[in-house]
Amino acid sequence: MTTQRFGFQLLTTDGAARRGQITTPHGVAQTPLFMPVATQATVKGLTFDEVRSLGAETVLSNAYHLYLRPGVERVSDAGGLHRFMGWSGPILTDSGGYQAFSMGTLRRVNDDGIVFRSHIDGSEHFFTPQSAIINQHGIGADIIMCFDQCVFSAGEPGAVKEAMERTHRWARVCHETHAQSDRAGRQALFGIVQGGTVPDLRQESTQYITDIPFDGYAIGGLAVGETKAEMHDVTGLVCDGLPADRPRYLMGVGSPEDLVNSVALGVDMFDCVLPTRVARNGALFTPTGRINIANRKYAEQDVPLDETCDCYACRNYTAAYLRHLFKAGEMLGPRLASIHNLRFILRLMSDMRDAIAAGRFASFRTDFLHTYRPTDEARRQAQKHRWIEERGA
RNA sequence: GGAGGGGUGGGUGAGUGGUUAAAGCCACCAGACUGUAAAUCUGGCGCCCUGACGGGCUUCGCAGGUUCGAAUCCUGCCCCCUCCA
Repeated sequence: MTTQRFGFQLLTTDGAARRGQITTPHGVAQTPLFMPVATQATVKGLTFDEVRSLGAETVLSNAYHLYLRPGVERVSDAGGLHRFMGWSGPILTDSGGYQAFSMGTLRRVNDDGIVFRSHIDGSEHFFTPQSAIINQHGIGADIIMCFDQCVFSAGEPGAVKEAMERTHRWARVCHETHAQSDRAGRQALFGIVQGGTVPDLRQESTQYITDIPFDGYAIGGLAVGETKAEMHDVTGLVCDGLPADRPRYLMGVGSPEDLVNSVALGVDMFDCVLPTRVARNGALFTPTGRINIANRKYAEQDVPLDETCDCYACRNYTAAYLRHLFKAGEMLGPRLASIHNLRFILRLMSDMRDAIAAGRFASFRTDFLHTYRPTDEARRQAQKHRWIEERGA
């Protein structure tokens, strides 16, 4: 194990797209990168050997969930999260701020922090910006996140502003707490920009957060209900205001089309449960779009789902077999699907890195978006957006 | 031979005079899922017309009957199950 400090190196740019690498005490990772999500210290259904072999260099875990179970002290006593879960590469932990959004009725927010009622046993827990940082110190990830308040991005402007301002105050506390600890050199701390879909707020937030010398900057509060167009616009706006010499992390994104579009705007890091969650429910990514493997039409397809895919599932099994596993409720189905989807995403990231390095990212993006068909829902939204734009113009 | 119970939509199984094209579950057919309270959730599922609202037609073993109206009541028939001989 090295004693390497955190660092980010921008290698090349191609338009707004960036090719770089992050350096951490647990190794180097190439950007743009995608972090598979291991919320409860596991990428659901997979071993970390598998995760690594799929091309993942960094994974994300969640301080809130680990705090509840098995407990920060337990992880710490076990030698830190790397040892506990058996992943020797870089790890990023989310602070638990997102859970304030996703846990709906189980939490109460005030200016000092967030009161959570455990979804496991109903017990109450108070998270503050200080405690969120200290918890993440105990867990020991290479990159830790500020405690922020995520809200429905296109929600009430008043609520969005309030959450943003709270996030700003908390960001200062997080930074101070971290800077004063002995962890500052070993763990990187990222700040998080909020502000919903309101351009003024996003600009204000970008300004505020980048005034604090974080190791990297994240865009939070997106992909939580707003339209794709809004998400894209906000990402671009924020990226324009972020310093070039720090990594940029778009939290919780995303789908193949979102990844390609966001890299085009200058994002370096992503994480998303989508590939694995959707996989467990039978949705698989292919170069021509997302499909539901349980559909009748795959029953007799005795060929791999994606001939161009080098994943274990596509090299060894047919689409008809995958469908069978899902129809039969066999756990190998979700496992193979997770392997496939993660490989698809990680290969996409790798392809994007190559394209940027070769200075042909724009055409790569055009080609990809031309052949990749997102979900019906996403297409409907895109069509509506185009229609509104044409009318407005 | 005697006594009792039962036959409902692809399966299971409610319903015992109208609000029932008929609950629920399963199967089947689709859709969704973006810092994981998710191997979850939603919709459809007799036939025909409709984008939808809605409308029409045919259904509860078979055949008759009672009734304004029946899966539900009556009669006959067919079949199945349990117990006794």
